[in-house]
Amino acid sequence: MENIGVGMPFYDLGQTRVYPLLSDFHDLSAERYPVGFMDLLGVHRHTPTHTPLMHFPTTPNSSSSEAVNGDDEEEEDGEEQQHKTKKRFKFTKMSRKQTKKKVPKVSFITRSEVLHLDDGYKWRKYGQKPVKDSPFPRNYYRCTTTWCDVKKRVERSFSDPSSVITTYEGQHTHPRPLLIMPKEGSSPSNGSASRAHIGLPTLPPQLLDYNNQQQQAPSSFGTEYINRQEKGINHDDDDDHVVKKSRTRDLLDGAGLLKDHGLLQDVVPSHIIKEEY
DNA sequence: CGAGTTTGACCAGCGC
DNA sequence: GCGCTGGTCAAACTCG
Repeated sequence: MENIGVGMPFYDLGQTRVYPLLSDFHDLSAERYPVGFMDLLGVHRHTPTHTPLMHFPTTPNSSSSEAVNGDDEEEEDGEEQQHKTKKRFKFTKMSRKQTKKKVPKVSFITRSEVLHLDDGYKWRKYGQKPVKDSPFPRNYYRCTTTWCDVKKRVERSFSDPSSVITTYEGQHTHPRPLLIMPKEGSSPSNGSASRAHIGLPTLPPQLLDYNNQQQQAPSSFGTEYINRQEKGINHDDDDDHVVKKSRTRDLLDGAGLLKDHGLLQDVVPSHIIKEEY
């Protein structure tokens, strides 16, 4: 499913390459999602094909069989168990509702050795699931900040094990935790953007260069959307139009959006555009 | 000892 | 309606 297609633009970060992932934009999210980074890349949203429907041998009955077969273990703490279950159920229901609602999602592929990229936020792993037909499991992370409900899925691409597929879900409601921490010689300048900058230790200069170029001398794929917009392509009124519109706004708002809420800002934050080095 | 990870179990949604 | 799958929870465990 990962379309690291031919001619697909990517950021060459040395060991890490960041590709936009075309296949994981969900309809509901597409409307709202501030895709500054994607837009800069000139990547178009596609309807989701979602993860490949494959069959992974461990899934079917590893967990469920025990539960279904019972194995007489439910007898032990019947009440306690029930209580737990109830509690969990309630909680689950609520959280599910929340997550199923309008949660902006964005996915991209990163060519990287490491699975979990350092994006400046603190993540806590809360789950891991085997991916069908893939030897690599999918990991689920959640922002450790208590009031922040941003989630992140990370999985290694089966077709290209050197690629990591990262999916962000939600928006951070807080500044980067690492901002607080003084970074290698970087003087804490005053602007918020520059603070964000501090929080991104792994950001490669290529990205900065690229974005500078985007702002100064637009390149082919980066400006494609602008071109489309100027050509009035987004004046239809189908659903896609909504997406286009929001994208337009995103792009026009550009740094503004990224400044505060961008999802991919988590990885490629606003300071890229602001070139604060 | 607190924070983070692992892992088995569970539920909801979706496709058949 | 049923089974499969993805996503999440939370107890147990590990690590610093």
